[in-house]
Amino acid sequence: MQSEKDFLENYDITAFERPSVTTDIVCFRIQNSTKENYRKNPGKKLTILLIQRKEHPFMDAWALPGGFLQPNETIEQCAMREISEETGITPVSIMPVCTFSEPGRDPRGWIISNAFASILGEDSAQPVGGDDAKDAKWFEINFEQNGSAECILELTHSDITLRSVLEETKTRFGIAQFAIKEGGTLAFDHARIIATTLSVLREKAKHFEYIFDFLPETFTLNALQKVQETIMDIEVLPANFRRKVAPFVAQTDDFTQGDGHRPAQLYKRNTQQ
Amino acid sequence: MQSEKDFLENYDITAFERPSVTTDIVCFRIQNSTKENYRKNPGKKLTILLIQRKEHPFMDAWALPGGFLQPNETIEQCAMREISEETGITPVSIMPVCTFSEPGRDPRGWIISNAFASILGEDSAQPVGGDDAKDAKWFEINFEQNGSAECILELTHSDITLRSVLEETKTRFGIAQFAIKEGGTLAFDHARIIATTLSVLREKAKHFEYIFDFLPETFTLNALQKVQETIMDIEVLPANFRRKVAPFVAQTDDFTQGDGHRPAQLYKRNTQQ
DNA sequence: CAAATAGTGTCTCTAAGACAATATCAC
DNA sequence: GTGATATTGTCTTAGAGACACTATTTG
Repeated sequence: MQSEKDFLENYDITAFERPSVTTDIVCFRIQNSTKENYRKNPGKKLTILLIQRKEHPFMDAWALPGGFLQPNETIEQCAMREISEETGITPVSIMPVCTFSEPGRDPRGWIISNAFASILGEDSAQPVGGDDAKDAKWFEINFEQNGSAECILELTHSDITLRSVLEETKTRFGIAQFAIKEGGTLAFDHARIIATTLSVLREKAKHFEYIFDFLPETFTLNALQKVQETIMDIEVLPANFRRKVAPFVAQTDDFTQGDGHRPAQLYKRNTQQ
Repeated sequence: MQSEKDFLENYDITAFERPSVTTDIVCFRIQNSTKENYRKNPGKKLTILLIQRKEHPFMDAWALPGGFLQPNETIEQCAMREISEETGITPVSIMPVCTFSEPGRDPRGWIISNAFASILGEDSAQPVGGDDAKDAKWFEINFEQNGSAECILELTHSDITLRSVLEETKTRFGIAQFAIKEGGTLAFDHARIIATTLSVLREKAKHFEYIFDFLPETFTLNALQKVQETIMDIEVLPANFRRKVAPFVAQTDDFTQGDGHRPAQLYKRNTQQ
């Protein structure tokens, strides 16, 4: 009878076929648009970070940053490493979304991908291409989930527009699933990954705990409100928002200045409650 | 310049190191305990399905059913196949939970695991050992999350008791993370996987959509209430429960019989709303 | 002063929780 | 009838949404 020690010493892990494992990171950021006039607050847009691929397959196409899992790292560490290598950016936090494992999703072979949503603060640096990336840019998101049937994901950066038509097939356990009807020009199945991740983020953004990471240490309540509104594509009344968010924030003694209107008190995240 | 076609024809996926990928399935079921007296409804217990390992490593230890991902299947299909091969049971539905990828979590080498919660109906068959499993049994769950610090996971089947001490390290994005302080006798890091999965299930069980799968086609409102109460370890008043669940269920014309008390109307899931 | 945002107070409506009361069966 | 669950109704309270109003700054 073989002992466990013997078994492990003779165990050949390469005897079975193994997939390659990647992470793909959907990196979100809230961006200010230019001020319309001196006293109006700037509008906010939800953007995601795409890289332009330097190598085959999908050479020159736009894609999510990501790459292969290496030994001695967790998938979270892999996601952080890849985004930093490919774009020079370090996210405040990353959130696991789900795993995409459909056979045939990658033309290179058997590759399964773990999707992460990562969230960047307002003060994050500009992305630069690097490693496998020829270029890296923020794309403005336009995505309307009409509950069922088909929906359109449009990503825009100045004159570049990436457009995919998706079908929301089902929502299992709070995670919306999409099928790609017209691929558009995004690499791999990344249109699907973006749609699923965005719908998960919209669900999470209901809870304030998950949206502080988009902002700097201190922020105005209006800024916090705009983050939630931008992600979820809704509008709420300031009075009601303040009431709801009150338990999650704490006042500081500082105020904004020079805005052409009444100064706003700066708040910070309330770590109690 | 190499074309994409050439690139793919010459691509060697084995040039990089690859992990093995498994699924582990935390299979939940609500079990009736014996009636105390002829007119009282039976109590309900939340149980999970464990198998006794036939092979090294952790030979003879109790473990979650699961196994290696094969080419040409998704991780969801893998989870369904493994639980059926190892226990002869086919779940009503499975829910992805998260991926465990800490280096060193498996003594056989680089193996990452995708955890699933699967949910069994009341009418499910008895499990049998098969394949890699010497035996398969339902274990009653005792797990109190006290929010922070350490908590104890106790799994019992008649005279077998598996006890692990865990520490709830953090809750990121609604998923509680645990570290194993005293492993107990569960194989691998399965105590962690069970704790995380259970805490996710408890969160999901707030929403009625996710708990119907524990029940047969038609059910009494009391049975539905007990499912939610058993999973979440809470108690609510029947009157309030009925009001809350009303939009999600539809009456049938049938009633229960022979219970020693007033018959209860049978309901079915309301697919609208 | 005008335009814009900051911030407060209050009304209404809905949903949740507590509790009381009635209905109906098997023994 | 008794003991159990089934089912309905109502009171109270907490929170969400709508809206009106005041405060404060810069050009």
